[in-house]
Amino acid sequence: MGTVVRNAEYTKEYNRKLVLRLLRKNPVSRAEIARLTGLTRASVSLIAAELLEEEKIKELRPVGGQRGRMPTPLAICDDAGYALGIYLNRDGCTAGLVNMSDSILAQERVKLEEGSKEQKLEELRKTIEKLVQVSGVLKEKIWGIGVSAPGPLDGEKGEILNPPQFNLWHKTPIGAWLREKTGLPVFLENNATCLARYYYDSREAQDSENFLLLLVDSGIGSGIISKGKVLKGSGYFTSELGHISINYHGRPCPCGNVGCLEAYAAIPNLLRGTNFDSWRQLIDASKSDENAREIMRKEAEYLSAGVISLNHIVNIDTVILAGEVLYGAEQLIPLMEKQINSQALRRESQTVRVLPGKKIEGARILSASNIVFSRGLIV
Amino acid sequence: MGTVVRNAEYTKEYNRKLVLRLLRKNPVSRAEIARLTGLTRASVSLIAAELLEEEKIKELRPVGGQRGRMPTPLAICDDAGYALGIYLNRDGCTAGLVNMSDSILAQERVKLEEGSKEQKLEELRKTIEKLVQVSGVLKEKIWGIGVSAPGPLDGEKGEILNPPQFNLWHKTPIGAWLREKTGLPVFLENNATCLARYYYDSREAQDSENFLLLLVDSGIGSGIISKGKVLKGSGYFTSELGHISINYHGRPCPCGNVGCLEAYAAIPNLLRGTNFDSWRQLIDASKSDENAREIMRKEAEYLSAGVISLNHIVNIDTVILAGEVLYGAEQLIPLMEKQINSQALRRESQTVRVLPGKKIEGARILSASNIVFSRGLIV
DNA sequence: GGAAATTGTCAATTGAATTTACAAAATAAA
DNA sequence: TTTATTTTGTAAATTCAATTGACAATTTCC
Repeated sequence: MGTVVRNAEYTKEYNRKLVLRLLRKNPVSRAEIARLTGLTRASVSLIAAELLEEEKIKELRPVGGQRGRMPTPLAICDDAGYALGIYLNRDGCTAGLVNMSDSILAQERVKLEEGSKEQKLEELRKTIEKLVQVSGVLKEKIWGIGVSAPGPLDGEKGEILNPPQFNLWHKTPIGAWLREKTGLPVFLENNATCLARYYYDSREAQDSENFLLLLVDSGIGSGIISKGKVLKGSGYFTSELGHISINYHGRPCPCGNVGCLEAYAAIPNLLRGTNFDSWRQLIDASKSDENAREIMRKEAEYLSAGVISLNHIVNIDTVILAGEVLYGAEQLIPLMEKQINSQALRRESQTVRVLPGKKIEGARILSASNIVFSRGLIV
Repeated sequence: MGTVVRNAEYTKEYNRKLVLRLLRKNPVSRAEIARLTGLTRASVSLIAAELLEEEKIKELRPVGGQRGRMPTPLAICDDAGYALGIYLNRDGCTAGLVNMSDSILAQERVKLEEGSKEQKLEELRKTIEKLVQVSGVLKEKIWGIGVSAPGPLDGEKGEILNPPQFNLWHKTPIGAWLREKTGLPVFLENNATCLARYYYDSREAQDSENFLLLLVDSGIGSGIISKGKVLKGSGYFTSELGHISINYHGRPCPCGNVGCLEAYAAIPNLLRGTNFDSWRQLIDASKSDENAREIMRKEAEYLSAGVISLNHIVNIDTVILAGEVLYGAEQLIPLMEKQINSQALRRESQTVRVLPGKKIEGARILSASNIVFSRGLIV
């Protein structure tokens, strides 16, 4: 049973977070908040007064425009809260401390080249300590630690499972460990999901409410936002599009399955046995080399097959590409759009768009730390 | 924006529905409701008093057992509400009127063999009228109409899209139509999802909170319950497992995609070009015929491939089989369990179970009408 | 028979949003 | 320039639902 009743306490917390969530994006006046949320102006005034008192928000200079008294925009205080972001991938680890306005106050590249798992975890702890010290932020104001790591992982348990070529972190209960060492809440999600959420929260996703973020590098990652929420089954990993099978009699994958999308479409696997060493090289060659174009067409075919299958389980209207394949995406994207829209079950009036993900400065740390604020403001 | 504030009105409605939802399964005392929901005993008393006054619930004879004053079980009144259930599939249509305790008060087979779409819709309307008249139920007490139909369909818009071999109902806005003709709210979902929800609500799903209902007949249907909720992307159809591809270079499917699970594993497609006309015949033959066994093994392989891919997008712990394949399922199930658990990404400690769905008397009407109560009790 | 536990109710209280009214501030219109 | 209109934000009184804390009634355990 949900054991979730609704009472005055819940109501207040919910509405407070509703207001904070709204203000985190950009300044909004009391009256506008009332209109957007459905609360009365009086209620918003009360909530705002409390948040002002707590110095979580501040008033900006009133600005006019339309008739009537000038509205006073309310804005989140930069120091209303802080979050640590840790980004792990096969190349290494970056960590940073971020304020509520998405400014990175301090960041560090964590050296993890050698040593045991325990030593690496210890290295991580030291880095976090250093970040807090350097930035001078009060530990009480840090809402938590967001960890972005390759999947599969168990977000609820805070445990990295067994991502391919990531052996050292296999079966690492990084959530429990960090929580114990720092006393802070830890949120673990896979790289692609973090990025998807960040794109959504920053309204970079072209207003799509149902999109797939497809991260194509040395592996294939995916994150799904459906109706503004991260799609999550329960329990362990989810949305591992890289490990759905596009051929039940196909190539074996280290994950144990057969014909995984990743076994075909991850860049190293795509290029194995060809004359090309990198995606960039392939794209550059494709201007004059029919063989290169053929390989690129294959990539579009693989990725489209995965997207179509996904689309038949959870409808999406937009695919956002990220990772190495962004280079030369203006060639790849039309191929994918064409195949997806000709083969996917869909309403005639609705097509699936494929878009290149915008480059974002500091995306790794920001997308990792963003989980903390994003989840912290959900009741 | 959510435009969903929380206030006293919301709070009350939520808690009332919480109590009703609980009581719909079986009688529970006030004190027990308090423990299960987290409300105080006093609050539950107040809510119960109102529901008693409205004759939505009733008190049963107190029964003892443990120490202390005997608790008075509260039970839903059979006539607290009614729902119409309409079940559509390729063989025809059944409709029924059901009370809140899942008793079918009246039912009708709807003749739809001939005539235009308009004539069939009209036939449907007449049937509904008849059901209401025959049962003598007050129309004000009918909460709505639940329609269970083959997918793909758009539940939000209440529109059947283009299920294969179901041409007459293609692009039918059955929701809007029924709503207009009857004035009742209409809930449309696909057959497998309805059944999944019904299994879940009746606690037939072996207490699984994340399961896939896999309906294998002349088509392949699927419904996913995740954390007790129906998995829904937004917009149009969802969880059409029958149309995910298990082979990107495979058989073309009428849906437009290539290598769809349904193209391989729907019974008629599986048996095409073999000596067998029906699943039953195949199973009967398999006792002595190696060729029949081989075909069955293929079926297990196809279905498992689909389940594995699904599992990599939304984790499930249980698969419940339904449809024709239930015959002889004691042979099919171990094959599937073995393949799924050896190939799917999963935590070592967790295995996916495959179970035969229990036969339920009147399942078609009950699963269709159940949507009405189930959705009507969510805030 | 008395102690302990349990259920259900009651009256008073709390706490949140709402209602209603109004002052202040800006633009538009006369 | 003056007046009307619109809009914002606040304040006091009100409403409404759940909670608190006390208590009677009832049952089993010792």
